[in-house]
Amino acid sequence: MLDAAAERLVAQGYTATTLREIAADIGIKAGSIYHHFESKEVLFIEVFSRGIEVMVDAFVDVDTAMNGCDGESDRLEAHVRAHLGALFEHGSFTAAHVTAFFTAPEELRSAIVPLRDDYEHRWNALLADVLPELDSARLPIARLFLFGAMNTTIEWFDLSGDLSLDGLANLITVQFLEGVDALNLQRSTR
Amino acid sequence: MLDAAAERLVAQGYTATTLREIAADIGIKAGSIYHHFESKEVLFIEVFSRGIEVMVDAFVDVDTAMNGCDGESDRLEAHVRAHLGALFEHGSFTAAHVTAFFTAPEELRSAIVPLRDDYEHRWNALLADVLPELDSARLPIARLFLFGAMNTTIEWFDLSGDLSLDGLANLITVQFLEGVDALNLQRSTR
DNA sequence: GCACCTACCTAACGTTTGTTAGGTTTGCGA
DNA sequence: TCGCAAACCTAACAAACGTTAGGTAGGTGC
Repeated sequence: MLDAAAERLVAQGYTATTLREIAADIGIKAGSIYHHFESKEVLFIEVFSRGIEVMVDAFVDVDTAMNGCDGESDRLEAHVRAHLGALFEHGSFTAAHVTAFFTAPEELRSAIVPLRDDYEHRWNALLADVLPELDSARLPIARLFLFGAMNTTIEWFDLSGDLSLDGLANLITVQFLEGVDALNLQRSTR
Repeated sequence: MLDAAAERLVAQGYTATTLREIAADIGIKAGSIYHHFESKEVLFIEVFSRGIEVMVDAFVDVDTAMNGCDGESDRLEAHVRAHLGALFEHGSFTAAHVTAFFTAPEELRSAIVPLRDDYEHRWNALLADVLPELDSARLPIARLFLFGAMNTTIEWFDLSGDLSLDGLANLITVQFLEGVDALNLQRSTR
């Protein structure tokens, strides 16, 4: 049921997604939803919370898997890969944050913002490690550039196309660190 | 009236924006809208069309103002500046494409997509000029990276802050061409 | 002064929405 | 076998939506 809600949310946005549609998707009636959630808003708060949960879990997994042993650029690439994995490989919960978060009412958003902030802080700390020579005032801007590149992929990237998620993560990381010209020199990404 | 519609569209999305709200914003009643537009859908088609119009006009203006005389990276930066100007300095029409386009019904979107394609083709041609050594297969991806960086600025950039639009355009261009490390070397952007 | 057009209002229509109260089914534990 | 609670349904509610038909005020041209 949360899966169905997340999928509709990504495809149609908050207001256009009706409880009757979600109920029909899983073979029940709209009124029955209220046995599990006390309102539409609470239901979608849970959806967005799980989206953050997936992202944070993926982030923490990378941090524990490679504790200081590899190079910094490999570490960044692994985190980019984890973020893209959360976007494309774990249902629609994370994708909802990119496409539908700003279509939700403000009361819902303000309940989720602290969770998003936590995730952003982890990235700020990561970038401070990977780019120690970068002016700290430019660091949030650099993170937003990187998020822009990663998150807009859901508008065009196709998992079944020629480019794999590993290849995409590599392209984004290289472009971010070294600029667009470095794209040509990259290993033949699949 | 189109201004009011665009502003609501950016803030709330398509479905959540009601004709009664738009009417109230400009001091008329909802039914009166139908004297100017035959439906809600047609009204917002006009809003999105103007958004593209603003972008294309800004793009063409740059192309005619600097016809081959300046360096290629300056030319790219001027176009980035023009795109950001369309986002922040010409009402909410262009911003609506970033925040609300995917909240609109599919019939509306398919009427606008050709206009968007035209704008994207102009950017593809520009990038092919500026980056002649780049593999043409990577060119659309590079454009999407750049669009991601430019368009996500509406979620955080503040016109009244310390960073000017000129400075932002410079940061984005440098980051795009040379990578994140080059951000430090940039002229003190205001 | 008459006709006419543009811009707007009033008042309602049918539909859909989130939500609720009360009843029914299902399955498990004692 | 009985009881009970979780899961679901039915049927309706008030509110809000896009939309429409018919009417009104103000200005313009003849």
